[in-house]
Amino acid sequence: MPELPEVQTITSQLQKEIPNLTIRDVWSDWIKMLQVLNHNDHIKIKKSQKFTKKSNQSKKASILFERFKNDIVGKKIKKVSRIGKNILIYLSSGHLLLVHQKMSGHLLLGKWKIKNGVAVPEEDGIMKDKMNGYIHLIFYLSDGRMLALSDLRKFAKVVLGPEDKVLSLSEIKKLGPDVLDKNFSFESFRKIIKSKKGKIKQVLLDQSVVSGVGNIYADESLWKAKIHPETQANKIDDARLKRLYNAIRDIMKFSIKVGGDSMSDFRNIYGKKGGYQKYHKVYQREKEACFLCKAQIKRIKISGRSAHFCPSCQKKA
DNA sequence: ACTAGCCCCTGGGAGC
DNA sequence: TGCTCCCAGGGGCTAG
Repeated sequence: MPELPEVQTITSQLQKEIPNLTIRDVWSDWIKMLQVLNHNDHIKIKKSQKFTKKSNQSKKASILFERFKNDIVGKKIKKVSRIGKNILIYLSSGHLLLVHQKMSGHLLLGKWKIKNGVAVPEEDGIMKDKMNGYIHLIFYLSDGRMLALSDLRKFAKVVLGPEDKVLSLSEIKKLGPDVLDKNFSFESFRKIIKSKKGKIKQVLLDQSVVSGVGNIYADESLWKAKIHPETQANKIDDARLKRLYNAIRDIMKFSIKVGGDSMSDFRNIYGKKGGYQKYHKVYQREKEACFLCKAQIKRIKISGRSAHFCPSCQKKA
């Protein structure tokens, strides 16, 4: 699942490939993922377009898609950046396209054609990877290539609107500091974590506390820092906190270097896997031996999410 | 102002 | 072999 390193990988690659290209057309077979914010409307539009009633679905869907298309076709891509786990594609005329890949979504650059309502890759090779075959949105670019979103679980979200409207969405505004931001000091990390009473694992996953950390990197960082995932956040002493701060940042920087984590669905924009899954110490290693002490890695549930840890190295303190 | 729990999805694994 | 059931998992939303 895309967390900060995976989103950063995609962002950097896109920034290299797509600026200055113009979006010529759009195709989608899963309009539910789209949101359009209008210059005149308030943000609440979003709610009425959730298609809770089936009878209204197709009509609303086509209106929404027309608006989406109308607002994006002809726009030129200016730059690509990242906020938290969101990809921001800045367009001409002050428009902004936001993509949150959620669990299984990933953007791909390539060529597809539509056959019987389904997007089929025009080239073999990497596009044969099954995980790249769930295309639900395509942007046709002016150089003949296409930017597509593959998303097995259909959880991804795409928002289009004026820059200020998109950036003032509550889920963007409430994001905590980015864990890789160069201005994000240990002191600010310490202050934030010390103010939280919840279990540290849960606190790290909360994007309004700090942004970028997801399940894999939370587990891996806590192992490296030797902190039990159920430790109450405000009770972690400074020495441990410092280890945690360094662990998160070191692990994420390293993961970016190896192209992100493809344990599950993640692929880069060329459809290729990253390498970080080879370095997991605890994530998805239940019942295997801890690399440090040989104890069996345990898996527990913390607020509905699985947490992997070494019961011997990571004691509650 | 909290937080626990539901919901969105689908491939894959377990059980029969 | 094939069917059914259940589950993961980010994060918004709602009910308590």
